[in-house]
Amino acid sequence: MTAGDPEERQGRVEPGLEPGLDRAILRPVRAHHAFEACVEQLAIAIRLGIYPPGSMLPPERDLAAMLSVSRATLREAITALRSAGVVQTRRGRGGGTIVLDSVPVDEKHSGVKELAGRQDDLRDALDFRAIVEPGAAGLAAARCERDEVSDSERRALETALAAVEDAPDEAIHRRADSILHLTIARLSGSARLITAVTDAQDDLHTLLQAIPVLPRNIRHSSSQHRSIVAAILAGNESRANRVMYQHCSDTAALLRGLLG
Amino acid sequence: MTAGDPEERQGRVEPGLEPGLDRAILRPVRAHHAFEACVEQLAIAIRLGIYPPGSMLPPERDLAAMLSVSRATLREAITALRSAGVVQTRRGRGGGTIVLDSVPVDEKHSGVKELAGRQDDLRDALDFRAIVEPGAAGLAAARCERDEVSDSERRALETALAAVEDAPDEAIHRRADSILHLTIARLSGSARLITAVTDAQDDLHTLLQAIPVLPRNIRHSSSQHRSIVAAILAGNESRANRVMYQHCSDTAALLRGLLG
DNA sequence: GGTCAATGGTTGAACTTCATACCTTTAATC
DNA sequence: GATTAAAGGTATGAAGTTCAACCATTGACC
Repeated sequence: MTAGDPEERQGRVEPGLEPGLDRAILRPVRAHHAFEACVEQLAIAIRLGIYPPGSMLPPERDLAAMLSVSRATLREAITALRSAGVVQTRRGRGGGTIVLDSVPVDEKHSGVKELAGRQDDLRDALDFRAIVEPGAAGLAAARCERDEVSDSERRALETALAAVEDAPDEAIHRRADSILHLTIARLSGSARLITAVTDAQDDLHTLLQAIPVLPRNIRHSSSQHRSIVAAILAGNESRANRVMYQHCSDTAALLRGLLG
Repeated sequence: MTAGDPEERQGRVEPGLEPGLDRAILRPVRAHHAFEACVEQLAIAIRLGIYPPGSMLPPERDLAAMLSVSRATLREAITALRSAGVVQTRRGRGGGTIVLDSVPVDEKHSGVKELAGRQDDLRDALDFRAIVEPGAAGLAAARCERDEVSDSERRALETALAAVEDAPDEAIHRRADSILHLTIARLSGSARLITAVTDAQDDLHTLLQAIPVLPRNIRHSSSQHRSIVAAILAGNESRANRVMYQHCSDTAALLRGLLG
């Protein structure tokens, strides 16, 4: 059956025309246990500032539903976060799980050492980001152009931009930056892009933790943010795309040095 | 903590500056049972031509490892495929699971009706594809330019292109087309892009099943394929990107009509 | 023709996850 | 201050998943 295979053996036939494609395409159906995956997602949401220090996670029953796990499993995850010192829990009405202020940075986990085993993966992450984020910005602009963006969405974008500019310290700045990018992804209206940008931002976070961010870089970045938001709100798709690409490229250039 | 919230209540605080962002970002940790997810992945691999009719799946032990599930779970999946008439299994040395020729098209599942509940999702899929596939083509070209592409990879690309042109019927053409796109994704060297393109191709498959493909469209598509492959092999990143974008846009325009 | 090795088939115990129901605590609320 | 509702805490059995052996079949190989 395989095209032009001369030996008519009846047995195994190489998959298709592309031997090995299956190894590239089939992916683990379950990387972790459910509760580990929950820990990971919550940790990401906290790192990216979706649940900033001082805020409360949704009630366990709601969170479990959002993550499509049972409450028992979610509670295992929260227990893990609690014993890692990331959150605290209070019972009773008005209680809940609160995100602690000083997310323990785990000194061991900061710095370049952490990046060791992931160099190729993180290079990939930077490439991927430079594809999906400009795509998201472009789509968002296109939706603005077609007037599919509500006023509240527009305001959310401006608020997110302002939050980045007003950030008083590096940690808050980093979170506000992520939120801005995620808000843009949300404006794109694409669930797939939101997922892709979330993943990209988390990888970016990993990399940025390894270096101190210079004021000069922040200024450069802020000016690009303003251009991007302006292009989106003006409905200028190609410009939004182009400036976001530049923004991602600049960051990537800065970071690629870390990866040898 | 919430920006400008006047009431200093100690209780729940809205997540961050972006209420509702969490609902957009947290995703189900497990959509299906493990064995269902296996069925799905295998079905996709078969649909996309990674395991074409007449070919054999890898031994159960290998497949289980690739999908990171136990053999017991994988066997449940294969049993499901078998009773759906998609594959057949022979025991003993040289035995294994073979993909049957006539993948039963499930008449109920073809046609426009199937698309009913997924219109927004499939529109999203087309948008997403028009972002990631050009990105993959561009990266592949860049890798060629930097001479990071082996001869065997170059040949694989040419073979995949030839297979599309030589396809004797619609079903084979469709599979060869998917393989070509996946081969390009593989040449990009990015695991994330391979995943993204695989997903996009499967969604595309869903849509294309609903309409008959006209010879005119095939010719148009083939000429674009040639341009794309040429641009990649020549290491012309921006051209590869641009032509692939055009290719995706043209297909999308054709299909968007189906989605109201 | 006999042996062997590669393949699918089977079993059962340990662990994880789920679904459900119910308990306890505590702040709102009246 | 009593009531109530909203949260976290606990318990239990069913279902799903894993793991590790072992069995059965059959073509490949000598």
